Amino acid sequence: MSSHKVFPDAEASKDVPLGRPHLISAVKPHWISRSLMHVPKLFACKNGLCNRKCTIVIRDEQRSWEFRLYSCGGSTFIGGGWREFCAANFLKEGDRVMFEIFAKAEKPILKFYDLRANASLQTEAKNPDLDANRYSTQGLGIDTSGMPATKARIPASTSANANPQFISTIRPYSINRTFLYLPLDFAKSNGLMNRRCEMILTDEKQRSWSVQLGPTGHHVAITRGWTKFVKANDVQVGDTFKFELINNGTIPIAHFHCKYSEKDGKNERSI
DNA sequence: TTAAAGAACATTGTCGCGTA
DNA sequence: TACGCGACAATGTTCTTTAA
Repeated sequence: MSSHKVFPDAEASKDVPLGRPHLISAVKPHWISRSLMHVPKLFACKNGLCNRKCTIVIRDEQRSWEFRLYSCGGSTFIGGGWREFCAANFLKEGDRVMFEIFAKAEKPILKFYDLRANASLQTEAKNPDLDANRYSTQGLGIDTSGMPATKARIPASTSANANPQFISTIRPYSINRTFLYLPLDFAKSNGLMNRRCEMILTDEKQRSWSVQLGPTGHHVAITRGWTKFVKANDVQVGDTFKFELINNGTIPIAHFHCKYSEKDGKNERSI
């Protein structure tokens, strides 16, 4: 294929470079209503986006967003944060936009062009609150897809940990409600109370899992990603576990001992 | 055949109440 | 006051159906 092939629904556009494959389309109603974007099959296949399930980045001149790319029934979709993207760019039905293939690597990158007449003005007026969620594609290099990573790359910083571990039992709600509360004493002593961040959990098979740490109601809990961890490690109600904070840096890293027993910890102090 | 849309289900986030 | 837990809404994912 030509390196600058234009895909269905496409038309020439001024003010944007067309050196790479790109897709021009009008915003469809279901892009808004269903919080996902349908990627035309031809475009997806020609650019290695079909039959993939991975993270994809869309960026413009100033910001970038991370989405989930997935395929279903021969179709390819971009979801996971799509609603936020539409809101941040004030996209509505009928607006014309263009996506240019910027990279096809493990994490594909698309460059977003707003083809509306007043695009430049709207770029200047982007919502500052949403802008706060901007992240750099030159980030920490940790797989945030929620799937097990072979090895987490660990930030260097470590803070003093007053109580870097605790032992507890899996409660029914931890399975049913898909989150794991952290004891407040533990959270406080490790400075986790008001943090909302990614955390890396390692299991006994030395696999790493990206999970979300954040406040839930009156507590601090592991939310997103906990379900996958539970399934992969066959965590069940009544299981005793030890949660050990290994690194309390920018991205905290903790080791989760499943099926923990007193024999395992006879030389360790439970909190 | 493919894109678009509908629908169902899963997951996640938040709030609030009861209890120790 | 911390913790356990239920309720519910919002959002995300996948499957199915329909229309062009």
